[in-house]
Amino acid sequence: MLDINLIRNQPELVKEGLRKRGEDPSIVDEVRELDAERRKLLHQVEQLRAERNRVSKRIPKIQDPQEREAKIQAMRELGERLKALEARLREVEDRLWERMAWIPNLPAPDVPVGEDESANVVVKQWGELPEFDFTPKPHWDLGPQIGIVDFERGVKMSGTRFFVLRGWGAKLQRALIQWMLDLHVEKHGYQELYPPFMVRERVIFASGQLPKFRDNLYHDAEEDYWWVPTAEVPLTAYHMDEILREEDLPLRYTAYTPCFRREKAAAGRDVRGMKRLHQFDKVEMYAYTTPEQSEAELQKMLRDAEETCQLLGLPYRVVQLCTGDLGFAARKTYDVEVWAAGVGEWLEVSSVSNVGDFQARRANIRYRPKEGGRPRYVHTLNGSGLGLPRVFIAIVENYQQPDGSIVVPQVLRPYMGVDVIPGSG
RNA sequence: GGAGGGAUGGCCGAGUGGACGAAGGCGGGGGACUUGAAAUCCCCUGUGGGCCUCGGGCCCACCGCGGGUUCGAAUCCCGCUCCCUCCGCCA
Repeated sequence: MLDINLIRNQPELVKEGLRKRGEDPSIVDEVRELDAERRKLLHQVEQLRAERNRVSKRIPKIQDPQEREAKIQAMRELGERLKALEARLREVEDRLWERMAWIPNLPAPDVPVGEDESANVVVKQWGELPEFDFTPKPHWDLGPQIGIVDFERGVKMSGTRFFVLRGWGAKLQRALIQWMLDLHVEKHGYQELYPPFMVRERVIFASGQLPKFRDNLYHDAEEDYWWVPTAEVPLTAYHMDEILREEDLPLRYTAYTPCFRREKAAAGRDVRGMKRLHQFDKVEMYAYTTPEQSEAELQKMLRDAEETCQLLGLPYRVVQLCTGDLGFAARKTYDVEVWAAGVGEWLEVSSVSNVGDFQARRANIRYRPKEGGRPRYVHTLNGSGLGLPRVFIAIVENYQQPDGSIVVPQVLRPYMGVDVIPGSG
């Protein structure tokens, strides 16, 4: 949610931000009109209330019964007028907040301007692309061949975009989750949380998934439960409606959750293999900071994501998203993409974003400054650390050998118990 | 699924129609005392919004949420949500 004061006082700035994103800026005028209407009504309502309060306080002290009755009668009439005005005020306010909820965050000033992903900027590349003296197989061939992935039975049970991991495949995924969590906790300073995977609608709204991305979410038809599309959702809501202490910031959390997405917007895309699934696993990093800390925290979180790739020996590049490609809540985002030799593509395994106070407003998360004074909204940041299926793909494809066996990256060996995943069954 | 209890400020906890934005305590800030600290004592300390003759004053809202009754609601009524306890059921 944007600050209504910003929209009121600097509409051109807000419009410019929306234009850079490729959004229609006319919503700004719409909101400003509603806001003006709301303030006008609010003023009238408050004046009537003030009068009612003033007179009502005096009524019990009036001795003369006639005068008393006259005042009561007058207040009765005032009450009627007030009620009508209040109803109109409520209506305008509802419309105002409904509209506000659809406005995305504004891009940070240093985000490259561009229409879509073609304007994203590769800011860094790390590692050598692996070379093969044979043709490396894509995971959708190699996985079933050596019996670590079973797409057919996944589809049998649940349809397209579902899969089954078997044996070493299942263990590789489990090892990755465990190792990543340990890394973030022991080396990067995050605290591990295990949150609910189903949350209330209010929580989904707080992180900015609703109202705009309703189509991408699974939810219970009978009860108010929504399946999390990312751990970012429960990690945002963890401190919902709280006032934190500045001394405790930054607060860093990491969590493993499955993620559930309907992928309606990507219908028909990436249907082969495990690049895009209705259910996938992810380890997430999350931070709450002061406004002053958030840019440095963004850089730290990006380094943490990068280091995760480095330790796995996966070549990657860092892409800064342009204004047109930013997510709804983000003001600045870096994607980390690893090279997958079998499919011959860079695959996004992490997206690290500074959200500013956008989610904090929705979730009502503030902190009390050290020197005292009024609470301020925190800044929040989120980043994948990392998304599992694509890391799985890159490992399987980059570390494959001619006989179909897969060399296990050093850091995972203690978790796997073997150095090589055998090339048969 | 059944029965009951509850939701008040950063936290705990009083308050059953007007003097309650709300006692008391804790926490926080300032001061006195002290060589320093502790203890003790004194003072201050909710959030959001609006107005003004703006380092001060005034107004409005907020006691889970939404309605209602009333001149007037934290307090009465209705609906909802959430939390807790016990029983049952399932593990």
